[in-house]
Amino acid sequence: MTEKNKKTIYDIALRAGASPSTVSAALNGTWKKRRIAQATAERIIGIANDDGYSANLQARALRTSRSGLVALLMPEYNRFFSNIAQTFSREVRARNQCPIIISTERNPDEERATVADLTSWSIDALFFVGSVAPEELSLQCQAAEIPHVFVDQPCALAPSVITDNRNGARILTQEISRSMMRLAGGIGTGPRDTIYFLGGDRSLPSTRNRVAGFSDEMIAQFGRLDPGQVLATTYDMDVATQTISDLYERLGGLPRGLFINSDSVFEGALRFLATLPEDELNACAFGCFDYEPFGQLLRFPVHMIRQRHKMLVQRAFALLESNSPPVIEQVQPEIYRAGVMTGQATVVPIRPGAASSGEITNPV
Amino acid sequence: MTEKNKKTIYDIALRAGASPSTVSAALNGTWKKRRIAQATAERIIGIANDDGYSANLQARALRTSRSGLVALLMPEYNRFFSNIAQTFSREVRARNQCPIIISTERNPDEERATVADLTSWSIDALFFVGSVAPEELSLQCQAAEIPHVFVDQPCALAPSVITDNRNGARILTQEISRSMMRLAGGIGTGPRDTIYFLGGDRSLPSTRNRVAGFSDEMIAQFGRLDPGQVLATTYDMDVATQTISDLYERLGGLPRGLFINSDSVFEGALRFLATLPEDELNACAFGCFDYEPFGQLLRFPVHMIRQRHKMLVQRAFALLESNSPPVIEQVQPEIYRAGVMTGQATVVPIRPGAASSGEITNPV
DNA sequence: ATGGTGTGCAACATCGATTGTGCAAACTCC
DNA sequence: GGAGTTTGCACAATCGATGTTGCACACCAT
Repeated sequence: MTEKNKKTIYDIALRAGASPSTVSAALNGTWKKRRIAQATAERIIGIANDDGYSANLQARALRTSRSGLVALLMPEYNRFFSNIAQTFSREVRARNQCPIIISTERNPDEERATVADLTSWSIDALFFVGSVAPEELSLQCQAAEIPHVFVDQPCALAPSVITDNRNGARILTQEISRSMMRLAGGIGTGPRDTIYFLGGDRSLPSTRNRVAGFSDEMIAQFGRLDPGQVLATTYDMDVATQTISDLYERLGGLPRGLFINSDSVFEGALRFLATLPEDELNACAFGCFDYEPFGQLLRFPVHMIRQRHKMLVQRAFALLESNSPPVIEQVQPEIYRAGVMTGQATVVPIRPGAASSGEITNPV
Repeated sequence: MTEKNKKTIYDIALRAGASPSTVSAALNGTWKKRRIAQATAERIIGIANDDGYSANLQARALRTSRSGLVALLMPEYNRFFSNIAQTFSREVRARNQCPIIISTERNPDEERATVADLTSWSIDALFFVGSVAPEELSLQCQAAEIPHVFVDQPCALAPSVITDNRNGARILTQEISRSMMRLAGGIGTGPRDTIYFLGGDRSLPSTRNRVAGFSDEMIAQFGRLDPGQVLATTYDMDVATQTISDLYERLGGLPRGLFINSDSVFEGALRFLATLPEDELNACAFGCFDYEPFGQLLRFPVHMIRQRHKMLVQRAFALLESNSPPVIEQVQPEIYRAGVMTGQATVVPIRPGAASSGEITNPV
């Protein structure tokens, strides 16, 4: 019991009266190929089991230069990324490998350093989620010959899976404008009689695409879009609070519709909104491009777009495993359509291009 | 450029006209101890740099039997655990090691298997958060001589850091009962004129302690506690919805106070609460033993207890690094006291034993 | 008996870094 | 100038598992 720990194949070999190589073959399953008698293999496996042997994975990885580690780099542990991480973990473990999840805090240097680190661990594959500097990272991986894939933030040099932000934004905008109709029974032409886009970062493709989708639909519905309606200035919660507060001042009240880009912005905006009287809130149609369960339970209805994290991750694995060339695959999000009265949501998956028909259609 | 990759110290040695051992010493910083001339060391480091050398960590780990990996096992990626993970990551990287975060889905077998896996990776230390079967895991780690520590769920056999659930619950209960007074201007003696405890799992110490704290304060305030007031039946969201719905039926309305144990239960309860008219909600004082930012922004005030994840993790590191014997260290949570009118919260740290004074006191 | 074909396993080199040991050359000191 | 010390580095063993090679033996057919 209190003997020195850490059995090795040599210990087992000794106890089994066999050679280390035989033990190795027996234990790693290659014994059939290596023409070890079944009896021998079973005997060795038995001994290993009751000796509590477990292989030294460093040694194995050193020898085989495959570590069985698969890593995921993400910016932070928010709801969306955490969901991604969860799904990722499951998928990796289903493949009998070990998931490693690292947050790099949106710091490009941290990202580079982490990739370098992981390279030294002969990581088997690498997932980048919401990465800050995709191209550079891809080159780094290519140099180290590490298969990799990008999720949520596309990369020109590697397979990528992203949400169809443009279409999602279009549909969310459509839904917001419908609610506006219902709430107002018609729409005037004042500066408040339109939808404002709040939050995001225009240097990121996802924000750009959402703005594009927003714009598409605004032009389709209202015939025009004043650039001043797009306040894609920040993902920061506190700044968002300020932005909407300023907007409120400027307009002399809430606009009739708000397109809120991400849950952090949502939270920031809510800090301000919570101070407003009920009837003002109920005169505005809200949409959030992110899913936040509590959003369904506020004192006013909020439509929400939810990215399909499971699908995103699964497609990413598919691309990785099929050794895909650099392509960008788009996944349609779901919309949580808020009942205006109940605050209860109806979940509706979205088909590609569905918005263009002017209708949200359920898939068959 | 397109040559075979993966430089080794042998390659560098060749190019530097030195021996591999000299290169090794130069690169890993031990060159001073090994009496390598500074000039030589610098020359080698220079060459390594522009050759893009990076050490094979498997080889190093195999030789030194220290991997530089520190792992965290947690049940799932919810808000609390994700925060823990975030803090953990930072702390580990601050120590120049590599954080590994794995979720085991509340499955004891998964936990055991994962620990076994990590053992094989010669992990340097192991953090268990909210583990299901602490004692068994501790024994496993002891056998493998892996330093380890428990967070949030205590273990009798290893150092543990947990939130002072009992005191937190006491204070939350106190806060709820205060709100009740304010809302009702006095409290009757009907079955609804009291606080109900909703959610949790009595097989877990945390729930037991929270129930104990709840009970302490109820007896202090009301003189008695009917066991039927404690519905610590589940952490499951859907079950929680059902439980509160049943309670509502049974009592013919909401009780005057609700102690909600965890955010998942909160979310479940809200699904039901969202269907109630405003005045019923405003006649009930809510408290949640978990922090959920959106909770501050509902149409009724909710007091919340927030565990100090940063402190929990930091104390855990402290215990680990001081090679602590099995002790259980308690960390006081914070309370987010909801303004009854505004829904805005006041954050108040809690001192140990503060509740017993009948007052919540700020630390000095 | 002889050669040919399988079968079952052991020997040994190897992955890349670390580290104890040894040994020249340079440098002291009397 | 010879003994002793220091400086600077190379050699070689080692961590534990893998996989190629090769050898001994058994079995079969001619």
